[in-house]
Amino acid sequence: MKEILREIGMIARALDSISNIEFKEVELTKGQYLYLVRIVEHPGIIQEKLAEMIKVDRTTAARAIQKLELQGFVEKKDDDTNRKIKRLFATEKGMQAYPLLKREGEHSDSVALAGLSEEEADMLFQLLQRVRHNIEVDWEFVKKGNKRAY
Amino acid sequence: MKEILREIGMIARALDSISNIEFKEVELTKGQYLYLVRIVEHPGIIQEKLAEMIKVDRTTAARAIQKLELQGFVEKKDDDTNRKIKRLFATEKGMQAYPLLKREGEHSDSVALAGLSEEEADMLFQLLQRVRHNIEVDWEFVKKGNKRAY
DNA sequence: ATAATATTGTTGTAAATGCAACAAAATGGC
DNA sequence: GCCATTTTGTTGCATTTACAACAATATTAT
Repeated sequence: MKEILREIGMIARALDSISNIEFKEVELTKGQYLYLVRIVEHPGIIQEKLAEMIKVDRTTAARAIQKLELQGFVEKKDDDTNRKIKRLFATEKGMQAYPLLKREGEHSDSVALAGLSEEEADMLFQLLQRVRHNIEVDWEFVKKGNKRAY
Repeated sequence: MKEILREIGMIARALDSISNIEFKEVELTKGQYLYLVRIVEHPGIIQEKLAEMIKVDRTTAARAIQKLELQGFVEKKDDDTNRKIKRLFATEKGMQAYPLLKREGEHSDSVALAGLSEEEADMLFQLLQRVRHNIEVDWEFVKKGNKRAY
């Protein structure tokens, strides 16, 4: 019954592909939108947590954020007490790009959920959250170099 | 309510990441497993259709398959009547790798669906299929260079 | 049958991705 | 307080990804 996971993969790649094409309009290259929206929505988040949240390699996140900073979409601020971490914030430019990202996301959402009733969409969300919780345990396990048995 | 799409993105990236790490064991590098399983399951498929099926750029699929061929996992065969297309088939080596890919997929599946009843898993699958159908229309539209209005 | 368009496949190039390895600060155990 | 471990961040390198542009065959329209 692993069709479920294949469906998820197909949907995710299609959506990501669409977003990447559409966000060129605001000078965002492949993947950058993922980070920017979350930084806007979680001001002060650090990149390590952001990578975990997005489920992407730490070093990939590092470079994506580096580029966002270079382009002036976000800025890194030193923490008052912890000298190691750098807190991330959207700049004015980042904030200005946000509404488009939000609108696009909502549009894709409405396209994706077309024909589903409110209850169905709700049920889908609940189920997906549970799946995500289940799978993120394994993701962290495997990412840390451990081996799953099967 | 676009949390649904974010959940899907998180799950897909986590799963893909896990698979990529686990399939190094059989010399498959990033993404290759996607193509190989589908070629095994759809003998004679052509790469254009495969790219559509997976929802990946045609040229990305071309190179992934090229590499699979070079490594001896699949072979391209000329079609009898159509001189342009090349039909894809798994080789003996490809077939030998398949059981592991299948087992891994099933394991991830059972992990992902842990705690869901049969009915819930079923419902999830049905809903995801509908979402996928909805979104693939837009994917093809945007991929072909058209612009969505929103 | 011919011309116009669509399909399928390839290659050049630029960029993102992720692993390995490293460094430095923070945290936890004793 | 001190040492071991964990967390956080970075860079070098190899690979994948995708866009652009092209070529060749197939399909459709006239």
